[in-house]
Amino acid sequence: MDDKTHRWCASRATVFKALGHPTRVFIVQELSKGEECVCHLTEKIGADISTVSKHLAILKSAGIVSDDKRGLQVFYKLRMPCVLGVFGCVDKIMAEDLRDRESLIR
Amino acid sequence: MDDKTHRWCASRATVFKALGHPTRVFIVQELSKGEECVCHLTEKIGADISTVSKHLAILKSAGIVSDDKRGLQVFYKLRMPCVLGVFGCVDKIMAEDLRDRESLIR
DNA sequence: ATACTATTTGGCTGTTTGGCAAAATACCCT
DNA sequence: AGGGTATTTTGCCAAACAGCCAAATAGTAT
Repeated sequence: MDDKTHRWCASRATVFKALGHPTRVFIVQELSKGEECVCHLTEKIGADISTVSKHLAILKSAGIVSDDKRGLQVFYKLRMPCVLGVFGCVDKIMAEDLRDRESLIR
Repeated sequence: MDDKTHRWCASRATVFKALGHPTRVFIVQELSKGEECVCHLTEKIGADISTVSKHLAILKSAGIVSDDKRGLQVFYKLRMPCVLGVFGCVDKIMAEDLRDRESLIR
């Protein structure tokens, strides 16, 4: 793999890596309904707020979400709605896996 | 986050995690052109064959590729073509980031 | 300025990942 | 069976990650 290709693949991989954690998948899912403040997300997730903040920072640096400080609170929102289409494909993969497992039983 | 939601998010995250490595992104890209044997992929990647084999195992267990042993060789192929659409979204995110960085300069 | 609240950052620990090399496995051929 | 090739598995080490706590920062209100 030449250097240029490697950098390209690495950039893409960064986005996927950002989505590669249950909490971060959950955050994206929640944000698909509209923007949320960190405190609200933290409640729903049920982890330490510092942990949630770090997850958000990862999503942000991958370009998946953007933040907006208003008063004391910071609101995060989805920056690229196409991520939801991505979920559609991932769900298809998961469904296919399920079918494979079932066909082993039959 | 309740237990059921967590399992759901974790399944999705597994697929993303599988795509979260430059080498594995490259493999998916290559396989989009058609099936390939491990040896051929290894050549293109330029890493130890055992390393490539592990990457393929990760993609396979995530349901992204499937394998087919024919004689001595094992051929891998994309199982869900929609992954390429996913790349389209990721590329959009990357392009957006680039624009943001440029807008800082202006 | 002080007190208070929301969020981020730094530091620590245990866990996971990625890579190579060596050994094991699987298949073919004679 | 024995030799050769393609691939996977195992063992090991260094680097990266995830989580919590405590400390730092930023904004608001008195």
